[in-house]
Amino acid sequence: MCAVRARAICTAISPTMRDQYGQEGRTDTLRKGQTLVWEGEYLHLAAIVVAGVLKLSISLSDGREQIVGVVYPADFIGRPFGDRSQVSATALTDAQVCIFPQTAFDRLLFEQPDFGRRLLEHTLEELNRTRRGMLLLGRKSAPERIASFLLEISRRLGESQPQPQAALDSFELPLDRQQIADLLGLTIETVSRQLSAMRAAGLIRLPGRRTLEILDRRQLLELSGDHLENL
Amino acid sequence: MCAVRARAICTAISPTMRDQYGQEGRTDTLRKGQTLVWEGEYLHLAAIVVAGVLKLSISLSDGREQIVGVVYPADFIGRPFGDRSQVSATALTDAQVCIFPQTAFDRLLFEQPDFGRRLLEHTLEELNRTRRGMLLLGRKSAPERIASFLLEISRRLGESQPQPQAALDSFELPLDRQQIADLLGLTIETVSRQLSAMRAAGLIRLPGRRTLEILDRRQLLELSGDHLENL
DNA sequence: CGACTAATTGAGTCGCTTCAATAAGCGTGG
DNA sequence: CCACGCTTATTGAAGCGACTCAATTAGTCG
Repeated sequence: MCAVRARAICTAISPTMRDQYGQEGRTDTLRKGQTLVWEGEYLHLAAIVVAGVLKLSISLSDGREQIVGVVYPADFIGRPFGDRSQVSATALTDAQVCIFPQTAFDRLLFEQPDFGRRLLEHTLEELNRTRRGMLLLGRKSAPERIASFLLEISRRLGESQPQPQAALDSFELPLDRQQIADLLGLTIETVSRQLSAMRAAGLIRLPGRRTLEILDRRQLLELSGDHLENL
Repeated sequence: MCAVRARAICTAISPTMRDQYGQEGRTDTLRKGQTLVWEGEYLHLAAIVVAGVLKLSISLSDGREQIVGVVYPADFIGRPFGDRSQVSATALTDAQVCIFPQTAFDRLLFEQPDFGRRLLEHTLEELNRTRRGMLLLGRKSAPERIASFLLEISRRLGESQPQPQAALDSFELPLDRQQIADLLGLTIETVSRQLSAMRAAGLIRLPGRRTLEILDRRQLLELSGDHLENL
């Protein structure tokens, strides 16, 4: 039995169908840094993340990279009507994904109306997150970006726990400094300086490279620049 | 007979249904600057743009604004499962929109499977555009942003003509300089300087405030920083 | 413990912004 | 139809936030 089934998009598939399609899927292990889907390539699979965290990224012709999404357990990767993928999907940590061939995926969309609705709902949420990403990148200062990032990741890490819970105050960062920079449209040095400044201000602790603890969530929220009523 | 029906999402509705639902819709005229949907308010309508151009925007607590999408004729505004809207939708030009109550819209989703698929397809395209927006805002320089913007708008204006056609070389900008700045994450002065530089370089002409002519599309493409094989 | 990689910190530069002044469109009314 | 006045855009000069380049420190893993 799959660890994320209760929360993943699979809940929209009838039990009978699920067993039937279960045959076509396989569970795959990804090592940190491994790329599941390449930007520009024809998509021939769809996947549900069982464990670990992945990034979705786009690059420019000279290699600059922007992370356009972070994918957590129970989240979904891929799209129907298998076109060229506009993004790469790469494991930020070792990960387990449940992979289906594109054909099975497209078929599901026609045979299970609930599946389409669930997928639409998921896509609309991802669209909202991406739009907030545009706001962050277009209009927020470096401190605001870091504050927003910490709040977002603490919430999503909490949600994607085996037992979903509220935003975590202490957690391991699945991204290194370069990846945080690629997500926030900054450089590695600016990320580092801002984190140090927040530590100095008593907003966070940094017990290790990848470990982070939020000490003053309220002040992070104010620092983020967002309308407070949104959270 | 509606001017954009042949291209809009309505094509996914059976003729019988279309007439039935047609009763519930109304055509509305928006003046330039008028807001159809407010950020944070509960959504009670869905709309198809018949004529004119709208912006989708999000703001920060101190009023800074980011445009996260531009909506052209035959495009769609709204979402099912009517939640709070995360964006405002405001007319950039005088516009005509075909408006449906949220209830009729949600019903369509259950009664017409093709409608759901079409909506999903539309949402996936919007997601791709928004992700490219993140790339632009996070990693492109001011000249690259302007070049990308000019190419994008010329293509979308062409597509949304009554008779859809290739990218236009000469067109009216539906956005003023401030709105271009809010879309590209720049200031009005930077937008103006970059446009002047491009005019000086012979890439474009600017016969009037709002009129723009592309003289060297190929060079704009190279300036945009994107992978050339993408367009 | 030692070596390698990742992160931090510092100094200087640059691109975009800010603030301020000028110019150009464009609609209006004489 | 042109002149006027208002709005929008352009241009200039100075400032600053984030970047670049370089050196140092701190984790982490064998």
